[in-house]
Amino acid sequence: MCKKKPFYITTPIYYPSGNPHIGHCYTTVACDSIARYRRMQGYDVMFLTGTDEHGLKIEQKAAEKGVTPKQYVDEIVEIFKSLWQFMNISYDRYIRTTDDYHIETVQKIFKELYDRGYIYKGEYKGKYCTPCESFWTESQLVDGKCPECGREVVEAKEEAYFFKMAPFAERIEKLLTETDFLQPKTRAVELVNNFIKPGLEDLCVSRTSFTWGIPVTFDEKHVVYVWIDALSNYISALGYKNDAYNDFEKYWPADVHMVAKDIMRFHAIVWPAMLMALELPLPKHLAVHGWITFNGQKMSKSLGNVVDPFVLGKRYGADAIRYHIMREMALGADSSFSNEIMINRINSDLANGFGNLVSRTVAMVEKYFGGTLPTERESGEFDDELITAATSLRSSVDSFIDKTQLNNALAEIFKVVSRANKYIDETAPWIIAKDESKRARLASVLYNLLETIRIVSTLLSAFMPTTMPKALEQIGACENCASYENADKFGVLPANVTVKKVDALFPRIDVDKEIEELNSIIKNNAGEDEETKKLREEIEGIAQIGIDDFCKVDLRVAEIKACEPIKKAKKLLKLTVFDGVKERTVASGIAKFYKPEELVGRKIILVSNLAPAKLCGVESCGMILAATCGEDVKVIFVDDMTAGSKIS
RNA sequence: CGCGGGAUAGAGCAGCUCGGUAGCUCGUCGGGCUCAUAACCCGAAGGUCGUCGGUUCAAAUCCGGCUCCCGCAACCA
Repeated sequence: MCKKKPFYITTPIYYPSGNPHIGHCYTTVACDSIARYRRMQGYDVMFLTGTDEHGLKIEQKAAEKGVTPKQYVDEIVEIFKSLWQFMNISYDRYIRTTDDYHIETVQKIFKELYDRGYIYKGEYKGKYCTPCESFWTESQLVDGKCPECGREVVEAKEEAYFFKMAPFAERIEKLLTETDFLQPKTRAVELVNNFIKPGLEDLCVSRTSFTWGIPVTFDEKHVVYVWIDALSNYISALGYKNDAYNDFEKYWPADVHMVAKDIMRFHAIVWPAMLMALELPLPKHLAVHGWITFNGQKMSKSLGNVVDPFVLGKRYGADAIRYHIMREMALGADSSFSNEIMINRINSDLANGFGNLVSRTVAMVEKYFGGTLPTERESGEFDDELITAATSLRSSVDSFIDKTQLNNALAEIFKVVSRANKYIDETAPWIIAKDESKRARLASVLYNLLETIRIVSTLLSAFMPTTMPKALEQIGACENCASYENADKFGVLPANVTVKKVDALFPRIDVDKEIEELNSIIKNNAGEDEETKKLREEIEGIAQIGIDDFCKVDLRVAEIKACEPIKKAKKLLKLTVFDGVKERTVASGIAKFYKPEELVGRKIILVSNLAPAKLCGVESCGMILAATCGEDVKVIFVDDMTAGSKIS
């Protein structure tokens, strides 16, 4: 008896601080399709997904709602799971970082790393942005606020444990540059230059500032901070250092970790380092994909409704959404998403291409033969070309799956769909049908088409698991006929196959009408237009201050005496301004919007008592006021005032 | 001179490793067909391959300069 080869694939574990959106679907659907394809190929697949449920942000969100963190995440996890059910995600295991066995594993790993001398106690100082769960150094802050989300940061200094990264730098560099670990490999250079060459910094792996996390066993005021907690899921889920499962030997190392580019760094550097420290084998591949951009912009919460996968799936079917996501997805690059692109893709590939092919073929079998083909055959022109295209398809799809290039795999499949549609025109069955003496030829043509559909549907069933069985049923394929084994063979369907026409597999969508309706859904959901909503949320989100707080800020009119770009900076201009008493230097991030010469002689509003800071080597004393209008930035000019005037 | 990636038909992309008639998908226009989900098939229009220069018999492809875009990093006081 030969044992099936194991295949282990993972999605990241998602952070349930809000509802899942199309971006989560992206990674998960891709993994699901690979998992299904591998199962079909006969691998013993372990497909893991889950949620990363600890951290301050969850703790706070729960407090806002007046529930415990666990209650809070339980609720959202249910939504994630129902989305996966809805999208037909065939995960084998769902890990939650709040699961007991995971906690046990993390604690043991932490202790082991400590015992091995890779974790040491130190002190963390910096500014912390709660929503982003990120520490920032002073120099990273923007206007004293989080450079990522623009919100307030808090001063934080705490005792913390650190994980030593330096011992692994060299091995990681080799892993990235000399192996095919990273897909696409082009990103390796970026990682090496930005993080490894400058010297890897030790990683902060514990926190005392919140409690919603896994306690450090030997130092109880600490909880394990995100990385060791989250990344360990890939092995704790297999039963590493716990008794819940016993699959570690079988499935580790993972065949594919699929992640989006924002967490590539942690999977490409931190995770290998952790595994090296534990002396465990490294995963075989890290597949990094881009983000879904919406109408060319990065996805934002205010657009969330539009790309709510539930809404789209209900309208067009989960399979159509799955198809679109994977067809557009390329490793490396971002892929744009818009309702229009999606609908056009569904129409042209699924409705016009595949769906219509099945429809017309089955209709002809019914029309000319009452649904059951006679067994006489007569081969003819064009047959060979179609048969070759169909039977060679499996191996080309295989090779793209091996490279995690689902978009290309689908492109190959749809080439064959096109070829089949063309074959119908070439052979013109409706003309053959008029000649009673050519019944055998007609039967052959239709049989060839059914066989092609069989192969295509079989290979597509990993990608569109709901619809393909329906297609196979229509062409009278039994379960065995529709196996991977048979997907490179021709002549598998019984010669006297019986078809059954049912409803359209992928109904054609009226583009204009749908776009209009989707837009009205957005409007109804929003109740106000997106920009207003965003603005309102932003303004409401700002804490009130008292008059005495405001009085701390000293605003003065100042005249720009000189202005020049700062060499090392892209965005900064160095301004020399006269504040009524003396001249001082101010750096301002307006280089993109103003030329130095058009500023000289003008008067602006200066925050005069701002503490000096050094920017790109320039000492900046103060700050000038400017409004941000969308992408544009406009300095506020007060040319008819006298320099030195106080503004209040 | 921080690190990388990119600029190819209206849109989105391939081709560049290993120089030799510029290709795909969608869209547009024209034709064909009537089995089919107003679907399908064929054809056409549309590109000085960002720019300038170099190597070469020959450059989208190799080399160098420049411009603009996008990531990451940094610095939008």
